[in-house]
Amino acid sequence: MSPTKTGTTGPTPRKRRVTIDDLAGHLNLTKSTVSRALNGYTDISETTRLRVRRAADAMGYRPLSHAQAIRTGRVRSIGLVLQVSEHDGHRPFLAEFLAGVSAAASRADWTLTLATASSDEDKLTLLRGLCDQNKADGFILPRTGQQDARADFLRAANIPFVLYGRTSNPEGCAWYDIASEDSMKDAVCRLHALGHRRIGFVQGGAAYMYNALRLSGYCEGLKACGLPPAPELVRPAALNRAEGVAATRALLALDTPPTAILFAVDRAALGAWAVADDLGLTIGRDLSVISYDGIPEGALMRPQLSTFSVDTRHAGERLANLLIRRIRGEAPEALREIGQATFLDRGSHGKPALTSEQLSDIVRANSIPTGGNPTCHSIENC
Amino acid sequence: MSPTKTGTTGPTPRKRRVTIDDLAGHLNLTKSTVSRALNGYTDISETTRLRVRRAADAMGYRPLSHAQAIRTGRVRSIGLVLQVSEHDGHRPFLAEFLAGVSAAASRADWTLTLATASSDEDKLTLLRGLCDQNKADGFILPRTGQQDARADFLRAANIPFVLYGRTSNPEGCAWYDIASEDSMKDAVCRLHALGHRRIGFVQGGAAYMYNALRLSGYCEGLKACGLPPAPELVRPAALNRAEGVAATRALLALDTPPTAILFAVDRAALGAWAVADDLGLTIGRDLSVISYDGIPEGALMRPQLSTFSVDTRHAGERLANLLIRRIRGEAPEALREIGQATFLDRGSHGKPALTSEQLSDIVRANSIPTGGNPTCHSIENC
DNA sequence: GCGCTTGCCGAAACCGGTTTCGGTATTTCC
DNA sequence: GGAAATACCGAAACCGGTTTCGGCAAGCGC
Repeated sequence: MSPTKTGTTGPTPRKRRVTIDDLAGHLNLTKSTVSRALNGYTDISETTRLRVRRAADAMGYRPLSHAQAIRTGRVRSIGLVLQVSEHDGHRPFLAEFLAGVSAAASRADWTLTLATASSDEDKLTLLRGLCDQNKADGFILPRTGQQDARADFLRAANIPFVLYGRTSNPEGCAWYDIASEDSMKDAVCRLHALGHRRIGFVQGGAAYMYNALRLSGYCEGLKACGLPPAPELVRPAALNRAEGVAATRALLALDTPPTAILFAVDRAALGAWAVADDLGLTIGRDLSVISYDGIPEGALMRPQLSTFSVDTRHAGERLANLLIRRIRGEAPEALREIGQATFLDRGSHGKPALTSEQLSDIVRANSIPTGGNPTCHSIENC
Repeated sequence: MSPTKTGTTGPTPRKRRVTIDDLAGHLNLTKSTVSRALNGYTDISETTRLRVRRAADAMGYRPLSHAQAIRTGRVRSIGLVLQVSEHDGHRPFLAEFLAGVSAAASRADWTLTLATASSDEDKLTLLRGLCDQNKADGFILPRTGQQDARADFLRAANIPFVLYGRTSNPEGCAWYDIASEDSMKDAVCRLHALGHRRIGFVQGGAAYMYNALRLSGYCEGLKACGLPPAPELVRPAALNRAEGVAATRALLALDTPPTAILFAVDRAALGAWAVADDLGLTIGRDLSVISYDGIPEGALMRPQLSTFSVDTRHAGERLANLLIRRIRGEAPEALREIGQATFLDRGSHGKPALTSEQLSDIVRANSIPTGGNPTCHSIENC
C-alpha cells in the first residue's frame, strides 16, 4: 500500500554505489572486519588493513556519512546559521568567510550546512531545528552578542559550538576572535604620535561584544598615551554612512572638536568624507580618520581610508578547525584563539593641520544655524 | 578493541531523543504502523493516523533525516557549490541568493549543503565528492556556462540539478533564469526612443551563457528599432571598472562614436563615469549609459546608474523549489522558469545633447595623442 | 604437555528509520 | 448465509554502516 504520490513520473534511479558488503564480499571478509580495518581498530592485522584500504580505493568505496551517522551519531557536518539583515556591513566578507569554513571542512572531509535567518528569533528557531534533526554536529556562531542566546541554548543542550568573537560568559565556550581592542589602542597611539590630542570615538553595534572591546581599546589607548578621557568625544552607535555623517557632525560641533576620529566600523567612517566635503575640509589633513574592518569601499575613497583589515577567510578556516576539534571532544578552554588585524596605513590620517580651535571656527562658519537633522546630499544608507 | 582515540576527554553525550520506537511503545502500536501513519500511507485508518500525529507532536518526535536517508536514499538536502573568485561582481548578491535558497529549503524542511571552490576544476571535484557521498539529493548550478561540465556530469550520473541560467544543450535541464536578453532589447528601444541612433554594446564574460543572450538581445533591439548593426560598436568582454574604462574609451575613439553605451554588466559600466570625468562629459546628457545587474554601487554614482535589477533572493527561492520538485520526480522540461529584471530608471541615460560628431570632436580634443593604454586616475579594479 | 595470553577475525546485535508481506476482522456481494 | 473483497495493522526484512562479543589458532611460560 504505497503512500499517495505527488510526483508524476517518480524519481529517477541512480547508479548503484559500492557498499561495504560489496567490498567485504570481494575481499572474502566480513563487513565488520572491513569496517574496523577502515576505522583504525587495533584488532586488525596490518596486512589485512592494507589489503582492505587498497581494495577500497580501487573499488571507489566511499562510506555514506548518513549511514555511519545512524550508529555513530555524527553526520560530519558543521552548522552555520547566518543572519542576513537588510543592510549589513559584513556582507562583503561573507564569501570569504564561507570559503574559509568550507575549505577547512572539505579538507577534513566534512561538509557545511547553511541556514539563513532574517531575525534574532528566527536565528534561534533555525538553530533549534537543525539540532532537533541532528543536521550538524556542531555550530559556528558568528556575530557574538554580549549575551548570546544561541550560546546559552547550545551549552544547555550540550551541543558543541565555536564563537566568532568572545562573549561575556565564557564558560564552556570555544572561540576565535580578532583582538580589535588592540587595533583600537594602536590607532589611538598612532594618532597621538602624529600630534593629535583630541581623538573622538564612534561606537558600533551596542549589543555586540566587539563594541565593548573596541571601546575599551580606545580607552586603553588614551590611558597609554596619557590623554584624558572625555565623555563628549565618545558617540553611540553609528553603523552606516548616514549615521556616520551624523556622528561626525556631532563631534565637529563640540566646543573643542576632535582633530581625529576613530570609528568602530568602516561603514560609519565613510560618512566623514561627505561631511568633510560639505565643510571644505580635507580628510587626512584637516581631519584624520581611522577605522576598522577593511571593507573594499575604503580603497575607493580619496584619500583612501586608513583601517584595520581582517582576514575573514582565515577566520573561517580557524573556526571550522576549532569546531571539529571541539566535536571530537577537546575541552572548550583549550580551543580559544585570538588573531590580529593588520593596519592598512593609507591616506585618511596624518599630522593635524588644524588645531581644535581652528577646526571649530570652520565648522561654525559653514554650518546651518542648527535646526533638524543635518541633511547631506549624496549620501546613501547603503 | 576500540580504535586509537585522538581526542582527550571524548565526546560529550547528548540528550536522548525521542525515537519512533518510543512513540510506538507509547501508542501501543508497532513502529511500522507509526511510520506509515506519518508518511501518508493509505492503509492506516484516519483515526489512527490522527492519534499518531498528535502523539508525535506532543512528544516532540522528529525523525532523523539521515536515518530515513539510509532506506529512502534521500537526505533532504540541496547542494550548492559556489565559486568565489578573487573579484566577483556577483558577490554583493551572494547573501540574498543564499537567503532565498535557504528560506525555500527550510520551508520544505530541507537543508542547504554548501561548498566553495576556487577554480573550475575544483568546482567539479567538489561536486563529485558531494555526489559520491550522497551529501545532497540534487544541485543548484549557478553561473551557467554555454558548455557546462557540471551539467554534463550530473546528467550522466542521473543526479537532479537545476541551472541558474540557461545552457546551450537544454536536454534534461531544468532552470530558472532572468530574460536579460529582453532587458537589453528594451534598453536599446528606450535609447532609440530618446533619439539615440548610435548605440554601443560592451559584452560580459564570453564563456557564460548570459553573454550570448544579452548580445542577441542588443541585436534584436537594433532590429526592432530599424537601426543598422555596426560591428565596431560591439566591444568584447569588460568585467570590471578598469576594463569598462578601456571599452568606453575605445568606443568614444571611433570615427562616429556612439551617443549611448549599453553594458552587459554593471561593474564595467562604472568605468564610464571615470572616462566622462576625464573628458569633461556629463553622463546622462553627453553620454548615456544603461547597464545590467543592479549592483548597489550604481546608486552611489552621480548621476545614478540606470540599470536592470535582478531579484536575486527570489531567484534563489525559485531555484530551490524547482530543484525539490525535480528531485521528487517531475520532468526537467516542466521545470523551466523565466523571470524578468526590473528597470531602474535613473539618471545615467537621457536625450542625447551631442551628436556623434560633436562627441568625436570633444574626445579628439581631450585625448592624449595615442600611445599605450590610456591610464586613468582614481580607478580601482574592484 | 598444559593452561593462559594474545592476535585476529566472524557472527550477530544494533542504530532509527522504511517497506514488504501476510493475517485477521469487518464488509460487501449474490 | 457463505465467499470474496476490503480495511487495518503486526511481523519481519531491509538500508549501510558500527560495535560488541566470542571463538579459534598461534605463541608463551613452566
